[in-house]
Formats: sequence, structure tokens, C-alpha cells
Amino acid sequence: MSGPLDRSFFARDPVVVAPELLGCIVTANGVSVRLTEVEAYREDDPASHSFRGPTKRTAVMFGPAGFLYVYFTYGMHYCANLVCGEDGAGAAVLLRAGEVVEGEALARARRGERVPDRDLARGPARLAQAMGWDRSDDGRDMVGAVRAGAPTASVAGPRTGIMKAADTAWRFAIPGDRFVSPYKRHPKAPGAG
DNA sequence: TCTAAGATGACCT
DNA sequence: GGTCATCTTAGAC
Repeated sequence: MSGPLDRSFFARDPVVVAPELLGCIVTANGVSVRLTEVEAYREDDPASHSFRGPTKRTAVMFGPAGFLYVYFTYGMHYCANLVCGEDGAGAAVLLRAGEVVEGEALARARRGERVPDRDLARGPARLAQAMGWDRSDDGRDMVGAVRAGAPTASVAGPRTGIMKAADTAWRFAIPGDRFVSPYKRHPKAPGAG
């Protein structure tokens, strides 16, 4: 299968959408990446920004599916999500890693000349930077910018970089792909020590 | 108004 | 494999 995904694809449970996004091609600002790793977030998930209900920042997450939710974290990084679920569900899929398949020169210009190919979009903040995304892209309609790629296998695993619900297996990756980010548990997560 | 925590990445050893 | 940089957001008072 191939061709752009329509809004109904995203308007489902993010836990269902996430694994199906693996291998899909996302295009924005002159760069295309093939998704290798994603993570599902829902309103009933303590680790989700939408857990406490809508706020000014998370307003996009509570809107219709297929839009881009970009937020700023750790004082220096952007992360990008695709809003999923029904309108008002407060659900999204975090784009964690991917392989740049188009516009590599542009991605490298944004990321730095000395960055190796495999690190161009391996990581949520790296991917957002390679795509040229920042908060001005928050709320952007991504329907038409995501197209299905070759079907791929997926593996679910524990989530990284967060404390709450760190063992919820809502992180999906393409097994064995070199563009998947390394597993790294949050330093303060229970069981980390 | 103040405080604590955070869906991370770069660099050094 | 470990340490540090850096600032926004949200919640408490």
C-alpha cells in the first residue's frame, strides 16, 4: 500500500495508530523521513501532557486528529507529535526516530555538518530539528504530509525518558533497524537504580 | 510570584 | 557510560 493517509487513519486509538505509522514517510519543510520509532500517549496515561486535561500548551492535542503538536522541553529541545483519536480525545503519537530519505542536505544543514547520517533524526528532538519544526508548527495540519510506506514488523517495548508509567509498552519500533534510538530509561524512574 | 520537574541531546572519558 | 546544559510550563501559595 502507498499514498497519503487520510484523517480517518489518525482518528483512532493512538495505541493502534502508532505501530501502523512505522515505515510511513513524513514530509515537511523539504525533508522526508521514514518513521522507525514512535510512542503512544493518551489522556488516561499519567505520563501524557493531556493527562490533567487541556491547557493552553496542549490545546492542539484535544483537537481533531491529523494535526501536529509541537512542544518545548528541557529548555532546549522540541518534540513533535501527531494528534490521534477522536476530536477532544487528548491523544497523540510522539515521533521518536526516523531515517531521512529525502532532503538529507537540508536536514544536515539544520542538524550540523558533522552529524552522521544515522543521527540525523534518531531521537525525538533530533527528528523535530531535522524536519525544521518548532513551536510555529504547532497546530499544523499533517494530513497529506504522511504517506504509507512498505509494511514493516513492529515491536512494543517500555518507554524511555519518563518517570510515570515508564513500563507501559506503548513505544513501538522497527526491530533491528539502525535508525531506532537507543533504549534509555529515565534516571529517576522507579527501578532505575 | 515562586518552585520543581521535564516525552532530551551533546560532549567527554 | 556518565555528566551537564538550559528554560518553559504548570501548579502551589
